[in-house]
Amino acid sequence: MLKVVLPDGSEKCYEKRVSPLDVASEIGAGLAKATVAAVVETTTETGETTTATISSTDLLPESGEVKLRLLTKKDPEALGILRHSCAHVMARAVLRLFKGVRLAFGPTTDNGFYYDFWKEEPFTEDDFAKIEAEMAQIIKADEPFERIEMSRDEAIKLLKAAGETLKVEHLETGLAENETVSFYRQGEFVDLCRGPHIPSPRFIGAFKIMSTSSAYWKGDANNQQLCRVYGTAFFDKKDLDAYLTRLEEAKKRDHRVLGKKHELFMVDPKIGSGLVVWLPKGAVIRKQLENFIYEELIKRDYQPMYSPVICRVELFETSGHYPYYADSQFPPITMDDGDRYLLRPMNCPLHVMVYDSKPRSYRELPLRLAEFGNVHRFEQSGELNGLTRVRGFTQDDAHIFCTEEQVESEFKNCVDMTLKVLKTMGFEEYEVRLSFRDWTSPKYVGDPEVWKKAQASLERACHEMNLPKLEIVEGEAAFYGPKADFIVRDCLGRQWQLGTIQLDYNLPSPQRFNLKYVGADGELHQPVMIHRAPFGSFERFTGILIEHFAAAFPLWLAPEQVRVLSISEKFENYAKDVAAKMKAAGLRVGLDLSPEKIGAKIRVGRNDLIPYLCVVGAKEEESGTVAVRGRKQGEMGAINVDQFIADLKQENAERRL
RNA sequence: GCUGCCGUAGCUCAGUCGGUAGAGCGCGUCCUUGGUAAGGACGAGGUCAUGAGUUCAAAUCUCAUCGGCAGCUCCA
Repeated sequence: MLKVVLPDGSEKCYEKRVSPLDVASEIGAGLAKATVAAVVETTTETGETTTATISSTDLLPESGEVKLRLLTKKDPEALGILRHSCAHVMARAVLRLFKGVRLAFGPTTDNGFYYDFWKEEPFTEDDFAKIEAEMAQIIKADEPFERIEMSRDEAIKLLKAAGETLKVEHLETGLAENETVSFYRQGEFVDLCRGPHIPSPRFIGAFKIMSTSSAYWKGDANNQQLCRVYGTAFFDKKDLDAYLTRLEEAKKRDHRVLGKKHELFMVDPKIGSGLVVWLPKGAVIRKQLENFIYEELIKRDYQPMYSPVICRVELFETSGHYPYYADSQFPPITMDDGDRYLLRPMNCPLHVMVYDSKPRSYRELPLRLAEFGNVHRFEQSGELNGLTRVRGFTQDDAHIFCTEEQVESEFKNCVDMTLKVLKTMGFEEYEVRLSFRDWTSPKYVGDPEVWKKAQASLERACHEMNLPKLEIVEGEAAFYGPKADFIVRDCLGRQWQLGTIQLDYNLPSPQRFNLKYVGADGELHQPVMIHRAPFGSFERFTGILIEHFAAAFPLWLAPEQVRVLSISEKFENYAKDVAAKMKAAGLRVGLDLSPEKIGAKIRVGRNDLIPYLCVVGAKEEESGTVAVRGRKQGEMGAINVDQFIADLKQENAERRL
């Protein structure tokens, strides 16, 4: 006998085997019709609970007790199930339309799903309509999804007969012999699949093939290339429309588009791919960011330093960065006498040299060396992307040399600084990823015991500081130490790492730079090194910032903070006087004396996203005022010039958003 | 780096069947001197990414190269 406990606490008992759909039917025909899938929580005899999402037609256990939650389209998990089923529908359509196609995998993604196929010729956009039409037929026919279980060996036999060589390989290499696997059948289409699925395609209210691309089998660049088709699906047509509208809107925020439109930066192949030129307006933004960070550095007892962007290769041989990363570095320059120089891909060895330039005492620690360090890396051509992935960039870098006991407080200070940065910019959507060691891999350096302690203290610090969306990823640590990354998304939903804090047990080690300090005990000890950059790089950070603000920068960052617009030529002198006064007060002011009507000047000023426009004519000249129009506030009426300047200075100094 | 798509004026884009190039915005000059999202007239501006090939003729068709975009892979 099976006891089913529902979320409201009510219980139902069954003698024969039932599915969630049977339970739903008993509650009501409406619920049965709306049930997409079910979440089942079972408790084993040892007291462990396991939660599984299953199809509504899958059978529940024969006996025992389960907690059952029926999913309808209102539940957040339901959409993923729908999309996974839609991926099957798409794969079925593709198999019907194209000969010689073999199936790989078809999972869901954040915004939809994809399916990878092996296919002789890649898909073209012309194929999209055909596939969509076939999918519509399949959805209309509304045949149920049906689960089939069998042993691994049976499954392999079946898949071999069907010619699904990729799936066979997956089973043969990835699964133990005695395991049971499941298939889902829908009409003539049978696919190896864990499930769950919607009962039948009728739930798919709207779907669309979005794009096509290539992908590697099992994500390995050494493997064969597959043809991937991306699509998305929703329960309701209006959700799809809203999603497509949102995508259109997001494209308008693209920093590459806005950067060009507002003349913030340029990248030109004649200069070199991935090599950014900051145009005057973009340079203003960068300078404000530098000033902001510099203030923070000084507050937090960092010591600024400068070092060359090119230095002897040997330095990077000592650090281990060369030749290990040679394929992503600009190759060394060899001089006539044989000396080789490398454009630096990292700042740390230079900072290490400063640390090591004299004997250090524990009394000097923590030593915090900061530099806006310009580095160059030869990124793969396919990776280059506006400001977010480039070949030359400047990190807001610093290296902290400290004792093991100081690591936790230093780490916290770095987190605090990064949070200050995010808060000042108004970033609310970000994730924190703690990357830890994979204990099975031999690639790491440093004492495992020290790692364990460090990882624990990092995690503790993160919890104490209430970091949101904290994610711990085992095996993602750099080979030299655990790290914490602050990750945000761009307008297209792609994730980018901005701030980073990394512990380093490698560079100070005897195999590398062999760093020491004299402890209170008079003995020599090895310091711990922390790399940290709250922005990451000015380039990437600015790129994300452009999208974050959609180029409508707050006053303190705006390249042109205020613009004076004259009503007509008669007021040119007054306009110039007002502008001069503002400039003298340290504001970045523009002047529009063009022979246009005021409406046109306002329009241009609005389109240029100037925070404040000041209209001046006869009334203003008489009263010593400006007629202000704020980007956010709209018309603000006449304001005394000195008062307005004081207000702006205040807003600027506060870095108000 | 891989796969696919793309490359026409400063920008956004049109250009049919192969017949030597267009619009809007921007820019310049002049007229207009005006009160909160576009006043008017005239004008300049292109080696159609580059190089080969096919053709009487190439922006258009073919190939190669370079670059861009999307995804994959990578990211000290």
